[in-house]
Amino acid sequence: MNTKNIVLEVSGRERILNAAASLFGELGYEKTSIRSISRESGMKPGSIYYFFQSKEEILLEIYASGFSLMTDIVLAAVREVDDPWDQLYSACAAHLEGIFEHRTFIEVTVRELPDRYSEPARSEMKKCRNLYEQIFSKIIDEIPLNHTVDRSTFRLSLLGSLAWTLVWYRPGGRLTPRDTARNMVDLFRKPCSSFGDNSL
Amino acid sequence: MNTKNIVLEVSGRERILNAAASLFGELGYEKTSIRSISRESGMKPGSIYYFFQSKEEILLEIYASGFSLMTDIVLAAVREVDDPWDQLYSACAAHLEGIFEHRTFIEVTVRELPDRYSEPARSEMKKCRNLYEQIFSKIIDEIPLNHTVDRSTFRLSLLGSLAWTLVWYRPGGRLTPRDTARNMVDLFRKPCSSFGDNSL
Amino acid sequence: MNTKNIVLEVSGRERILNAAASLFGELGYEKTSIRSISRESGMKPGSIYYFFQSKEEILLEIYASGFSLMTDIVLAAVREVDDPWDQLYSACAAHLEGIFEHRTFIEVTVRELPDRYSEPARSEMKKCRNLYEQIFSKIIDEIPLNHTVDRSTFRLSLLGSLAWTLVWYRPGGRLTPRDTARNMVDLFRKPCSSFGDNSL
Amino acid sequence: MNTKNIVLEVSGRERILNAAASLFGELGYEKTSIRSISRESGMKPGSIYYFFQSKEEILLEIYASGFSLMTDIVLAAVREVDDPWDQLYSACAAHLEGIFEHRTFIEVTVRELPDRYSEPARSEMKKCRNLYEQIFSKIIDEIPLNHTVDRSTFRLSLLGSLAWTLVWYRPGGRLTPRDTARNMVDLFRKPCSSFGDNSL
DNA sequence: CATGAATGAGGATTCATTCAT
DNA sequence: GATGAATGAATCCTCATTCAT
Repeated sequence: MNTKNIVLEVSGRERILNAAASLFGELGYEKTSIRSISRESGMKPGSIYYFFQSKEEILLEIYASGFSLMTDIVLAAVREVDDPWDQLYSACAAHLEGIFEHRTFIEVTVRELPDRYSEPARSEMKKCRNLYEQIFSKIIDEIPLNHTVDRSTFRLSLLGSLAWTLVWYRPGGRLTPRDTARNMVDLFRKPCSSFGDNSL
Repeated sequence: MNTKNIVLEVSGRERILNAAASLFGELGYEKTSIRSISRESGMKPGSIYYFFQSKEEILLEIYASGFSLMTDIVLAAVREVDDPWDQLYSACAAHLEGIFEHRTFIEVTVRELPDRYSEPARSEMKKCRNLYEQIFSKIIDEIPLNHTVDRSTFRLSLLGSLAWTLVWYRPGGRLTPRDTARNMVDLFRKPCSSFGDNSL
Repeated sequence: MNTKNIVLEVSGRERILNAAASLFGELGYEKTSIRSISRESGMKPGSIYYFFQSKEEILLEIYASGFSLMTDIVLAAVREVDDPWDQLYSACAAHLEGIFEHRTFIEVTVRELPDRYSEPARSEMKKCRNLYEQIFSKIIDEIPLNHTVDRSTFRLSLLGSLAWTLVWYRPGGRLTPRDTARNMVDLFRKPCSSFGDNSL
Repeated sequence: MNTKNIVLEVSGRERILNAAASLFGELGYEKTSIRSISRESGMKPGSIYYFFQSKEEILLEIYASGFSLMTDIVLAAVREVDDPWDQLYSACAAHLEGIFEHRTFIEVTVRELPDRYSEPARSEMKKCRNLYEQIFSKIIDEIPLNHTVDRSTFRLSLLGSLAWTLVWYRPGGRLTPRDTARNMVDLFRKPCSSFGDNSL
């Protein structure tokens, strides 16, 4: 095996992870069988257990990589931005772009929620989630919010809105991920009520 | 069988539906087996198939009842309210209260998304969802929104925020479902930016 | 219940027997379920057990009626015929015509062989078969056969040829059942070898 | 694992096929369960699915091997024979000897008829049958038959007679398979009618 | 005369996993 | 590195049958 081929070489581990990520994302963890991962990855079912101890371990690794990837993407997007609202725009845009560009790996992180798993997988998964969500927490903490706003509800609502995009957002539609992100954040930032509303 | 017991009599069908709803909600559709439904409902696995043609049919029935129940709850909450923003408060509050009061039946509707199922179940499920979400659509259509606001993003973000509560909301905490609903809607209604923000 | 309707009235028993005969013939005894008989007959599975003690009993009754019907048909066809070869023509023609005209009831008798059943069903079924085959035995006994011919092989070959028609014969083809019967018997009666054959 | 045992080593596949062939032949396809095949073959039910995709696939493989075996036997028997009638004697004798010597594998091919199966199994099975029956067709085509004889009826009657032997023939009786074959073919070849018959 | 409710046993098949090679 | 063979337990579901009504 000479160096010319190096680029094309994909290790067994990676082939399995890619196949599994794609299937977990599309069908869900439960509906995905080791056999289907084996089929998709071109490896025999027995071989998978040379690389991973269990099906759950595969999920955990994908979960971790997915969040790690997202973390990198979002942090990079935010790095050069100063204004907290602008940071939030960037972070959300990066999040949505990331989800739909690296869908294979990342859909898993959004759809498989820790509470359906038993320990110790659950804790592991929660840790990944929390770490990622802290990015948003920190940005939000810097935003000068009106004192009537519940900062926690703010954060959770925004995360909910972002997560829910997986249910309805289809790439190639009217709005780009970036547009969508801006629209979403603006919902929070600016008053939606039209002029006549005097309930403020 | 005397009349005193009449209230306690629960038909086989209902026992199965209750057991299944509870398990689907807690573990998810895939992790729930017919055997576990049988255990929980006190009926033998074979008997379940006297009442239902398949596991999927059970889900479908729960799905439909869940949305039907929610529809009733939300419509009732909105009925006597005139102002669209107030309608939205009421609808969201009813939604959250409903979810956490009738959790058994309703969690299923929030967590089992149609896209993981194959036809014809998928269509059936989508129909239920759409019907319910139209309630919110219609309310939102009546709200005098600032012309810069994308009404569609508004609706989807709100639904996302509401759905996501299942991930984080725990009854008995700092906020009641009603408080949470108010906070959420207010995020959209009023400007979150504190005074110094001149980007408006 | 007035007399005008009498023709249309079909008792539960008969509806079950008709449905079962049709299904047993088409799918075979094993592939036919009590539920499918119930569906086809318009009665509930439980009701079938009001009329019959078991699935096997239904088969037995169909088996008996089928052979009884065939016996009547063949005996009637033979009654006025004197010459034994002519009797054989008539009997075979009646057999084939009977099979394809009353296919529903009779296919069962040809396809469900006793040896796959356990006692006491097996004996019952054999008795029916034997009784019917005796008609052919007796006719053949009267035929003045060449002394080199094994009369037993003669009988069994003929029965085999007749039975096998179910595999290949399709009504509406080149040959009527009657033609086919004549051809078959002639194979035995006349020498097939063409002239030049001197091995006789 | 020493060399002495080498002859006795039988692969899992073969053990399953042998067990299944024996059971399919004795009880029929439907009455044979995967569990019973597992019992007979000494393998666990799950293991069977490592080698075969379905119960039907096992049948198909047995069907194909059975006909292939029969084809070899009959062709070998015919190879050195010139006269067409003698070929037919040999072919039928080989057929009957084959059936009763390799009963395990071959009974299945005679008793499980394609028409009870659904596509694509049915086509597969028909193909096997047709290929085998062509051997007989070709031999019969070479026989100089009296012009009054319907060649097609001739072929089908003979096949029927042969197939039917499974119903009545018991090895060790008065006639060997070879005797039986000769008797059967002679029924067709020579006139059965005794002298006084002037209907020729 | 017929049914609705229920069952225990068993149907084919798939599961994640193991382990000697 | 990777596999072929094998498994025990579980999967959804169907079976013929029962029985109180």
